[in-house]
Amino acid sequence: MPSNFIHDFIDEDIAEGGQYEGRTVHTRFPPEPNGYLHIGHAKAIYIDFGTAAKYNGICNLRMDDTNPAREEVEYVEAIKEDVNWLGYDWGDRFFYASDYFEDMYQFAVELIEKGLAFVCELTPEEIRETRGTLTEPGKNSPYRDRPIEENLDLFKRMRAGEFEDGKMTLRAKIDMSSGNINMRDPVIYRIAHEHHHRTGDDWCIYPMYDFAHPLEDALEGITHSLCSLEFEDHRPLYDWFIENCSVPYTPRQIEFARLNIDYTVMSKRKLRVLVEENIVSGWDDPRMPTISGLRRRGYTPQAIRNFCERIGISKVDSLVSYDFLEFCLREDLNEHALRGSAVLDPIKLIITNYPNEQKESMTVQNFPYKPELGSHEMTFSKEVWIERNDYAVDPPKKYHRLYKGNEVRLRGAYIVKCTGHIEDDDGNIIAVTAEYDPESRGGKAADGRKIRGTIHWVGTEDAVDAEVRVYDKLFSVPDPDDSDLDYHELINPNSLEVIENAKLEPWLLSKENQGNAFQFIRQGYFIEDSEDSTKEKPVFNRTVSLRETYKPNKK
RNA sequence: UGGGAUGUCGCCAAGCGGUAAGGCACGGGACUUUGACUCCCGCAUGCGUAGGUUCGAAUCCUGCCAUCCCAGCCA
Repeated sequence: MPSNFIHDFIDEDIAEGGQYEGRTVHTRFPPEPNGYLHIGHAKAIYIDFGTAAKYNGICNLRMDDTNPAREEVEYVEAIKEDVNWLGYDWGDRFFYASDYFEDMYQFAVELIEKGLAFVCELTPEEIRETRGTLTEPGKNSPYRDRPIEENLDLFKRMRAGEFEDGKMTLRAKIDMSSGNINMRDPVIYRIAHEHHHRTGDDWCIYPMYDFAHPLEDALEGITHSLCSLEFEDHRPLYDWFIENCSVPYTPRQIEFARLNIDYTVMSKRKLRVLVEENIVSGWDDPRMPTISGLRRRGYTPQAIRNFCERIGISKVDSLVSYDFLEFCLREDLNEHALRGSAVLDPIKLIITNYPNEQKESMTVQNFPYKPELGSHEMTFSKEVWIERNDYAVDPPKKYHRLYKGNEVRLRGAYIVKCTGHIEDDDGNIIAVTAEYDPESRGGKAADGRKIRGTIHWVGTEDAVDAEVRVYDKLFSVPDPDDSDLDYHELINPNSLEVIENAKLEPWLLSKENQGNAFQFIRQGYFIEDSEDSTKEKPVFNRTVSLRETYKPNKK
């Protein structure tokens, strides 16, 4: 992991004389189990776990479940699966914020006893009104100077369930005139008669994030609590709680910029809308930036980790281009995906001088520059499927494919010379015709002549029909978050193209290839869909296309 | 008109007073039984801006400008 400003801080902290000299670097990834993880979380996970690993330290996985109104067990399992899939291991350190509810309650009591917290009976509206504004200070709550004994009694009764939701809160007594609004006597406990996914009905008061988080960190012995920029002005409050509660450790919060990628959104709220309005098929729709969506799309953990490493870590608000993610993906897939053939927009190529009933088995490499990965057979005969756009009646300049009179190589088979095409009564092209060179078996000309174009094909004798889903960006604008237009107007209507009758060579569906990522030669990387594909009707997702530098209109 | 941050190539991002790394994208070329991959070459007299300090400034100082975050009993 390359160095960055966070590591500079850590270096100082663990150096001789530093505040954590001799301590093991200990971080944590603390998601709230109220939605699925997305690639923005992947960056955080990479930073939290990666940093710990770099310093031979450890990283905890902790569910920040302090708000029962919106958290569910369903998400807990999904989060664990995603972190695991990304390749990170939390060992035996899987925790819940709710593990510490009793401790937190005791720390709250401590604050009350020190005269640093009070039970406030202001309504939510009144709290808002007395908080002041960005430019004006707030006003003290009339309950601010309640005697300690009374606070203690009331807080105990809050816990006992004597009061309705919203009737009272416990507030820290700090400074209503602070320029930092977070310091204006923040609420640290609210009453919520809600069933919690783990503690059930044990509690009807729940701690707020600002109070809970530093305590969770301290209780777990976290040294470096890494979070995103919006918590920067919560840090004084974080430190205030650490200082005023008798916690066993003193963690340090350091903030970094969260990840943004163009043509997509990264907030759970907005992603949820896509799911709820059926704009996508679910949280794991292959167009979603969720970890589960990327996984289903065919992204690899390695590609995502490489991406996270290369975008770097800083405090600058940035918008990383989607191209860069795709570059990292192609880079990894290029090294690992076996090569096979599929024709997405099929048209027949008839080899007129090839014997009518003849069939030949052609050997093709599974991975051209890694012969150790073996080879497989393809069935060649008089008629083969080729890509419709590999034939042109009126070819553009520098077109190295089939057009009347041009020679092209059928990859791994023969060199053929195009003789034209066949039309139906309406003038539609229904087949392309060619003559093959019997001396070129395997694709090599006996006389050594150079063949510029090589195209892929699939045998008509054994082709398997399949559905192929071709994806494009979910949004049509680079920065959906920055647009004034309605969310729905920003959706790319062509983000999914379904090809019903693609032709696949049978090897792609063989048993030993189950679940493999493939490169369909000359097209891109594909993977069988984990949800919808069946033996009767295979479905493949295009993970990402191959880089394309051919520009037919050039020159 | 408050508080907290950030501004280095189209996009990320090094740089920490000694004269602008790297990656992506882009352009050109070589190679090629994937127009892929790979390999070469090119791509900031300039570091938000205006001054100042210094032999020397992206780095230090001052002013200004721009952008982001904060007024949940959310995290």
